[in-house]
Amino acid sequence: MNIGDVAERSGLPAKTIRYYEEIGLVRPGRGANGYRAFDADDIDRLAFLGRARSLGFTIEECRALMALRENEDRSSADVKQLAEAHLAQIERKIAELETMRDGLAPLVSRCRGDGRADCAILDGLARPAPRRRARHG
Amino acid sequence: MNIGDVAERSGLPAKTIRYYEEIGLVRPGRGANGYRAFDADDIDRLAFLGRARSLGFTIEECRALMALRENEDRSSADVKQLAEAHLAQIERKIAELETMRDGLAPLVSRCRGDGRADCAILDGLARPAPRRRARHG
DNA sequence: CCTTGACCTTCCAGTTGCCGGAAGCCGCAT
DNA sequence: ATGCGGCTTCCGGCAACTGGAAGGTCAAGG
Repeated sequence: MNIGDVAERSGLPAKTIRYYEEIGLVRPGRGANGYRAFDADDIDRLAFLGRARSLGFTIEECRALMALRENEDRSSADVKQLAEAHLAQIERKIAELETMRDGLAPLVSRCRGDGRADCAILDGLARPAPRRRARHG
Repeated sequence: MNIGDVAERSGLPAKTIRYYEEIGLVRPGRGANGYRAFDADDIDRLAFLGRARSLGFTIEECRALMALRENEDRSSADVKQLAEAHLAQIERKIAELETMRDGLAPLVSRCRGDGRADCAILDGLARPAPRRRARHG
């Protein structure tokens, strides 16, 4: 199967598939014309990669997951450890973004957003973020 | 003031400050010895940049914010529009990460994480993510 | 006066995960 | 023969820095 068909089936752009080959995540064969020839296993691997990537695993984590997947002697504990580490990473990122949101949102809501120059957002950025106190009832 | 002191005061690494100069976000003067010489305004700008970056604004957004900040004829509406767009971006990223988390977390909790090869995470990655149904009572 | 060490300078390369585009070959239809 | 779509490789670029090498500067100490 040629790369275009594989791209369509796996949902991954052809460019991405070539890149994955370049970094050794898949090893399709080659036809006499030099075209990549993907078999069912290759497609399977690409689908696996696509799902892992869509869950936010980095390329290197994907590589490790693939290795575990193809190792009969794996322990699910190893897989779980990897996934838990990634999950924790996701949680950290969410927290970081929520911190940003919670820092920015109040400035936005205090900005009048009219034709005047006076602006709560610029003011907020001009000085250190205020310590958050518990809100007065 | 030399870059080291500015770095300490602004909390930005010296490398970052040099980079910001390179891309035109700050324009410190130069001493006779070739060292960058930062004045109070420069430090002010760097602090502003640091806060904007810590709220997740991209460099180009920061550039726009700086321009607005230094333009007396600005409208706060323009600032607010920029900030609201960024806020929406943050919300989208949070949602994306939550989707990842919600996809991965159930796999992790179903994985036994013992010495055996059998693994719910690998199984989950091996097939399309199941459609989420409302949970049965 | 010379050295040492902490600064500072520039420049180059690498990071992550690709995407866009150029130049050129392959295969089929006209 | 010519055109078209698909395939190939290779190069460059994106964001926002970070690390490191090679070398100039400055103040202190012996």
